[in-house]
Amino acid sequence: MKSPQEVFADFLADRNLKTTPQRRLILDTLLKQNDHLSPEELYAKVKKRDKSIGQATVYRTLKLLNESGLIEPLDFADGVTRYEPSYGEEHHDHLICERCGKNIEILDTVIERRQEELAAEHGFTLLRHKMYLYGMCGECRKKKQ
Amino acid sequence: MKSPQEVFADFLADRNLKTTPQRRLILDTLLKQNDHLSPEELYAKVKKRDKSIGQATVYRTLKLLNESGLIEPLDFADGVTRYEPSYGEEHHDHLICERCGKNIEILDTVIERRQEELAAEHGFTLLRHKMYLYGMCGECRKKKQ
DNA sequence: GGGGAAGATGAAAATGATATTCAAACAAAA
DNA sequence: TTTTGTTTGAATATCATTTTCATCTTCCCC
Repeated sequence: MKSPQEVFADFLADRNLKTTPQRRLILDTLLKQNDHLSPEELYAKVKKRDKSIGQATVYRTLKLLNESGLIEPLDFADGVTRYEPSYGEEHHDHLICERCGKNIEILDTVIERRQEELAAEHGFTLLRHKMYLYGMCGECRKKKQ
Repeated sequence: MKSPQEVFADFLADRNLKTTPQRRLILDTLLKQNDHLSPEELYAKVKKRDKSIGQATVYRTLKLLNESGLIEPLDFADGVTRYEPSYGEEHHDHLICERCGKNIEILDTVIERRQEELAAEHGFTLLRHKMYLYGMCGECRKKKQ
């Protein structure tokens, strides 16, 4: 299996785009993290390694990384789009505590299968899906009282 | 069961907020629709009935209607938040054609049950969820070739 | 290994959705 | 009715993201 760096380089070459130090740095920074970073947070991290980098480059590169399939946008309903590395990772959904923000990755084959079936029943070809479960985790429930 | 208008009036009274003609007009306009309106679209419709209404009032009222449980925000990944009336409606999810925008409401008890189970397995109390299936509808698939 | 065209970059300005400010108008409780 | 706190519309601000533009860089060909 190709490394994410290779995948990205190939993707760029395919489109006659260029591999630059900035693009490499942004990808590397993303891969080092297993958090779900917002563009703002990523920009801060990247800036520590290269003082001269610009926000626009971060946004531009995130767009490319998304198109190349290396990362995926997440929507935790907090106003910013976050991203997570997705290359070589199994697909999963998210279970989010609305109180403390805790975030658990979940995967359920029963649900995945039913999604396919549902789409097919309506004549759709399923391309992707988003599922977010919002609730309150055990700890927060205890703290609440 | 109380009418949406009553629910809204009670909600406002509870919070020491006021029932105004603008708020009534916005709610009525929303209820007449069974489309998924963006604030912009709603503003246009409302403006036809009351030339003097402002955008800000539409945004402010949508926020209140959401808090009162009468409407629900939807995320079709097209950059705008859309809303649908949800009072007295059974919960459902959405199956969206990424090509033509067609939007089918779906409900599946197998999935709903598994969601509850999954949350419980992680010690969570499930409060709500979002599930969007994105794909291509039969018609668009044919057109494509 | 340099020359040049196509792309990429950073800074600043533009955009687009949504939120806030403010002075004037209004709803509702007394 | 008077009063008080709320709401309104218009304009302005905000916030995330995108675009513009002049300058720099990559990479392909000789």
